[in-house]
Amino acid sequence: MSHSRQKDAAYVTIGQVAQAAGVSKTTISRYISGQYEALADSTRQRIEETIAALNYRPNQLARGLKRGRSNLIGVILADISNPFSTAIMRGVEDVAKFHGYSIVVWNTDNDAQKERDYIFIAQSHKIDGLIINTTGQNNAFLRDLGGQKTPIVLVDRKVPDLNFDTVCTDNRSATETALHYLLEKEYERVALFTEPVEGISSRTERLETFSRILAENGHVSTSDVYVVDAHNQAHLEKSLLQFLYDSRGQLRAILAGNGVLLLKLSRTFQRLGIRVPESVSYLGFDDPEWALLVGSGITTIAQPTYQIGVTAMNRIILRIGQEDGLTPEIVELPGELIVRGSTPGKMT
Amino acid sequence: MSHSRQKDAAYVTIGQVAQAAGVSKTTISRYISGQYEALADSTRQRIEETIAALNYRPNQLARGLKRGRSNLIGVILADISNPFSTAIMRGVEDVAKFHGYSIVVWNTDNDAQKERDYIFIAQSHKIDGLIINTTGQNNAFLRDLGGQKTPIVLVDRKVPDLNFDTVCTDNRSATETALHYLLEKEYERVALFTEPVEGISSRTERLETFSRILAENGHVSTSDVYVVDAHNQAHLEKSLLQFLYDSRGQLRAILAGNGVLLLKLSRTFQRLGIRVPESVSYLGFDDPEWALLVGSGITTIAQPTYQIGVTAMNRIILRIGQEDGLTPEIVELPGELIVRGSTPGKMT
DNA sequence: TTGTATGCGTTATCAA
DNA sequence: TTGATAACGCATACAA
Repeated sequence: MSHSRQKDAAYVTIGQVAQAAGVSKTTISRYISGQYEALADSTRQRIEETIAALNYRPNQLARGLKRGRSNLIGVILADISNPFSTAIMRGVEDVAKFHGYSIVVWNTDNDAQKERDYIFIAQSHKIDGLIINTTGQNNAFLRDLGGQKTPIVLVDRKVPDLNFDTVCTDNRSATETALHYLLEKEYERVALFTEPVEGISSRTERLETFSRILAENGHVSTSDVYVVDAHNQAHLEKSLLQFLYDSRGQLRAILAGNGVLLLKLSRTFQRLGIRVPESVSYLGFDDPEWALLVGSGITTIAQPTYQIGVTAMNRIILRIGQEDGLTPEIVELPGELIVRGSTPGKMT
Repeated sequence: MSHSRQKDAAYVTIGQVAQAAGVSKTTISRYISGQYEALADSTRQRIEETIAALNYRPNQLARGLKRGRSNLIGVILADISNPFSTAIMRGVEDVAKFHGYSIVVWNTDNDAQKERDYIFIAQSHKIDGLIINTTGQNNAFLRDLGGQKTPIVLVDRKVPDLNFDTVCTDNRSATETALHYLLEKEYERVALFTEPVEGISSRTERLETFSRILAENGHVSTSDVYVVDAHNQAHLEKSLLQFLYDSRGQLRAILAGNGVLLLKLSRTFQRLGIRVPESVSYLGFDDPEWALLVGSGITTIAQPTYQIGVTAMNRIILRIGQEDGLTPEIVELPGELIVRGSTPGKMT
């Protein structure tokens, strides 16, 4: 009696609909599940009207409990602020929506403990699938998960020795393309600026390919790899100056390992008054919206982010229902080199 | 028999834990709910060990069904790609996590129909609270929702005549600050570039304040408001050229209504070879990470996005549990003018 | 074509 | 301090 009629209206259940429509709960349930072939046209119509009139919405909690699935897909991101992650999310969401799933997101801030916590929470919500952009520091933990039945798909980062579906950029090819482009442009010295690579396959692959291609082409300066903390401005500056000094007099370029570093490098050039491309050329992974605004545009290696999300979610859909089997697959989608003014090569 | 022991292990229930620990389900339930004062130390310890051994995770679906709450908070965004939205999400998530809630996100792409669909879906999942960055085209629909008990908080955009908790930037003050700054810098002519304002309070308020302040200061050119479609490059260019022609010979500035327009304007200046700030000055709402990279930096009006998220979620927490009452409140958080090189004023 | 009865995993009520 | 039992809202097996 303490609640208004208005508020009680928010709690319409299948029983009330049944009563109002003059049929049993089972019949309503059949309607909800779309089993129209088992319903008389007249009943169906009556139910339709009753549901609309009462504004009834089936309780997903009850439904999920009974059917053993929640219609929820979990997405665990290392960094939700990164446009790279949001683009993936969009892809995931579009497919999820199409199949009637909603998305629960968790942000780990690249913290392995948080990642573990969130995986537990995801499980307790009985999510029907999980997409993880892993920190790369819970491999043993993830291995255990593999045995369970909830479909898991890794995005952007592979986990070695683990049989998980994985969707990522073809980092080796992309790096190769970028370096060959630079070599053709007759750069004499190329540096790689990357964040720490441990456990993060995308970074590792870029680093390895970088070293390999340079070695294959007679560039012996493997020392031109700078592992930096993107949030340590001083260290970044020091590394940059080091490279500029080491390569003085040579035609040189810097490859930024991701979008964050590309931003930080741009900022550092600006602060130190280093002229691009006259003094140094640069390019980088990711293709942030502002890349074409800086100077005469920054050359980038765009990643198929949206497509990664779409592919990952499609894989989840495929696994759902599929009782057993389906061998884990690693899908590598091609990146794209977008040439702009920051890497003109030898100027005549 | 068709499943491995491993897989069955994923489905530990409270009953199995009870059996293994030699107590009743009720006792386990008490442990889960943290009612330690009703448990003997010895039992408590035994339960603790059993849960760890079996790797038990309470089923949130069952829990939610029984308790009438899901531990889920819904967030409906008009555009998840916009960094503005992600920043809000971060704020929401931090607070949500602290209180044991997880976040379900939906992206409406500024589509009113999608917004309605998602609100229904959110309700069916029995979310414990809903945060909406509304498209502004479902006001009647939202009004109905107000009567129900699920706490709803609007972010960024107010809905007139509706009593909802709302958290947004203080757009009037922010716009005022920006314009006073421009007037002090002796700009003779100022234009506003905005996306369509219908139903979107933030844009409306910026527009109104723009007109008011200019009028108060003897600028009669109310015609200097350009309503543009951010995705129509041709129209944007035309509007820009129109303004530049109209204001030829005057010291002039353009105020971009949001981050998207700021980007498009920057791009257009670049394409048309228009020199900033020599030929025209500009500044804009939002403070995207690249604002300081373009030219000698773009003057911006930063919005307290993270804080908006935090405040909105705190409000939800406050309302949850609170049986009735709590008058809806509109919280306007201050923006901040960040002066950079794009608006130097009269150069001597 | 429709209905009855049972149970999903948990919590709340009551009793011991 | 602990337990038996009913109930949350729905879907399913079986019966009619």
